[in-house]
Amino acid sequence: MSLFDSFPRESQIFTCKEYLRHSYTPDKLLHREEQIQQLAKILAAPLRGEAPSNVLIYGKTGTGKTAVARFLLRELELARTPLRVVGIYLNCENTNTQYRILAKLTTFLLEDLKQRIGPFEFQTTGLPERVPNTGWPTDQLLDTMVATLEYEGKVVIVALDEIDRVAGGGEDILYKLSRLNSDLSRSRISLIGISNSANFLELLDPRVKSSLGEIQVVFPPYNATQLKDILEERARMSFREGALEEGVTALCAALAAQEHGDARRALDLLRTAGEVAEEKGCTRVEISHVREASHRLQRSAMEEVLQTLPLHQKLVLLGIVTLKQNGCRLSFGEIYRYYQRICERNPELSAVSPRTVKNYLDELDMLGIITTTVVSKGRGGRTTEVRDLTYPEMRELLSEEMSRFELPPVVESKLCRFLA
DNA sequence: AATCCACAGGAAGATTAGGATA
DNA sequence: TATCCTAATCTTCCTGTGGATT
Repeated sequence: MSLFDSFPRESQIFTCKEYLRHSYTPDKLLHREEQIQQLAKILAAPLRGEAPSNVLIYGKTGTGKTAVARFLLRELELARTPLRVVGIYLNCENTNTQYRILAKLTTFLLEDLKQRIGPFEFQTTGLPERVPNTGWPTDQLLDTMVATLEYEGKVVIVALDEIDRVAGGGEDILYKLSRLNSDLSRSRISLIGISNSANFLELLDPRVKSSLGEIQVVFPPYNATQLKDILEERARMSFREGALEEGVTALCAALAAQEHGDARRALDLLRTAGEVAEEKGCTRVEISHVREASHRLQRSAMEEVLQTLPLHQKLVLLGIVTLKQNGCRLSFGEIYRYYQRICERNPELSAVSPRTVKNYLDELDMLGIITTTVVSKGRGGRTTEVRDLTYPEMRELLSEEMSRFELPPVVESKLCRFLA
């Protein structure tokens, strides 16, 4: 009897969880037909030998931008065309400098060429085996790229995801890449820029704006009905028949629709709900499991956000959750004075200025961790009040993490303020 | 209407951290 | 490794403000 025998071999819930991950690109993208048509029309141009236009895609997270881009690249590669199409998808989140992007693209093209013509002929091209991760001037990279492209005529379509993450706004790279076509005679290069922020285009240099922003395709958020369709489609592939209680997908869709129609969130919810059901040894995913899943996801999202906050911002937040115990509203002054006392009690801390704490509060508000409003109390002055904590359990999360700090007692009441 | 509280929130200079460069 | 550069963060200083009180 092995330890592993005690675990069930087969899931009672899932048939294949893979289809619920966001990395999976489905064969059929629901409710994005219009966008697909628009994009396909544009991308088809270079196949006929026409000058390619560049496209900018934007929309919030989980609106299908990446999935559609990947889908189109895949379809294009399969299309029967006079010139071979090579689709390259690159996420700029980690590859976020001009050099790194160019290096990745060039490496990809070199590998592709080597595969096509075989290592022996590749030797004769005089092209480098690989490009170094650092060290070359950008021009040399571009030259290598052009030479690689020209060796064998092809249409290259480059999708740059999260393009707004590129240092310096990514304009240089876009400009350089789009200018590349003038050096190419046998090949063509076409760009798809993918961005989360709608104002990305506004931040661009005018010359890039005109070349990249020729055509823009906007991905609106999904509504609850659309999300439900998408979920049901995926659920069919990934859950056992009858493993979902009535209304489970609808609830996941509704919850995700509240959060700006994010399909990723919806899929996460459904998957986590399935995992919850599995853990509990149930054979069906119930509504309560979705609630639990939603709760878990919220908690882990909150944990993630908390981790990224600077120490003093967390201290301010710790102060807020401590003072907030009795449920009252807190003024900026109260928060700041308590924060100062925390710093006095812990010699290794020295308090930041009130202005900075104000910025912290604004940011916490923006992150949706607290809600603040500016109120005026006449002679009592004008102040920012912290009204609510959006996630009450944050208290435990925080105090657990911040236990190394000694907290001063909460004595600052209305009475104390009178005396002061 | 004038006053005044307790800040709001903008501008600009100072500090710091992290990364590039020699 | 030391030094330099840059972008992000923080501080200092400032003027502005809603509305109960005078």
